[in-house]
Amino acid sequence: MDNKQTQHELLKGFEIDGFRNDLINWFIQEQRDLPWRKDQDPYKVWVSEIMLQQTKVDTVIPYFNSFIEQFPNIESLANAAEDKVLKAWEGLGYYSRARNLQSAVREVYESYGGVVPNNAAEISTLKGVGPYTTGAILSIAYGVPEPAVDGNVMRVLSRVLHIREDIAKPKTRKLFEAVIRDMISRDNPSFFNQGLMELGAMVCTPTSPSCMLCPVQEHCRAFHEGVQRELPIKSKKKSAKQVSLVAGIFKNEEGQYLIHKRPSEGLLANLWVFPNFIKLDELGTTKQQLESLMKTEYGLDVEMGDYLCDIRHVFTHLVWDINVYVGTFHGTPPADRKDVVLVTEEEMLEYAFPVSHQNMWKEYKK
DNA sequence: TAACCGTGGAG
DNA sequence: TCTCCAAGGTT
Repeated sequence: MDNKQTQHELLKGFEIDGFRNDLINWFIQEQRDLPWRKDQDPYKVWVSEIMLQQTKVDTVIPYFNSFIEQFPNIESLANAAEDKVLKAWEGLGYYSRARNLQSAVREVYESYGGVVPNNAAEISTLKGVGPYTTGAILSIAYGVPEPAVDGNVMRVLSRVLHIREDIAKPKTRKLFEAVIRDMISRDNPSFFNQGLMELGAMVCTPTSPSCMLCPVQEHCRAFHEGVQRELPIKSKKKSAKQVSLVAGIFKNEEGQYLIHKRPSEGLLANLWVFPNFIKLDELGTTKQQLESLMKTEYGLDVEMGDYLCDIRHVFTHLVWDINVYVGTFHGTPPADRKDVVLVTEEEMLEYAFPVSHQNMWKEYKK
């Protein structure tokens, strides 16, 4: 609980000035040329930080470029249709990030005159902006000396300062924030924060850190003690639970396919999918279940066709095993079902699908 | 606090 | 194939 005392102990005898200078000078020399580093536009910094949450740089780059091209500023994103935003996010995962980002951008547009707030009190109230993102935007876009503690920072500092707290525990982040508040450069908080993250990504990597290339090697307690591979301490998460699903790609006489919009909260919220249901053993064969559920759920008579394929969709905390069938349907779904549409192959391109359903379609088109 | 929320790549 | 990971946030 007493972080103040703990962090004071941790920094006793540590050469903060030397560490800070070596880190920042290394970052100036070695930083990667990334699209969101071309300027410090707070909006672009914000978009990049949201995309980078739990996502690798190489994955983000093409999404960032395309997103900024479509929504170059606060106003354009605030006025965009949510479906367009989700389509731009398609395949990137954690889709609530996209919906929260647009919601927060709309608030900035309406309540802050389109200017991203430059203080923690206001910016941290925005949807999808937590402690890390608050610090990242403030330090990178506005030069405010606020900690930005992510996984990289906790790993790097666990090693440099030989901290053995479990970084998987939420409470541990606060200790690192307290440490950073004592360490961060007042002259260049942006490069200090980015330097820690860049070092974590490029040198002080999780499994085999390149200590011989490290600009802060001489400051690193773990290196001196030869324990860098034991750090950081991180407890393991529970394994994912498995769920069996059945899904169908159904086409009518006019070449239209039936797709369904998922609910606005929870897993894959507001994304579009082919009809799919949790499999229940007591309801007969998979094929029979699908036929009967299409009647129950959509009021549609279907003719079942062939088995198509199995698709496995692995989430962080869940695994879907999906048996996919093809079939035909007749008639139209109830008019009040706004979450169900009939689309041609051409029109389908405008809808955002999760990767598993994109893969179903690819199999279907083979 | 711990569970929930995606995806693709590395080892 | 399996586990872990990656610039976290929300509930």
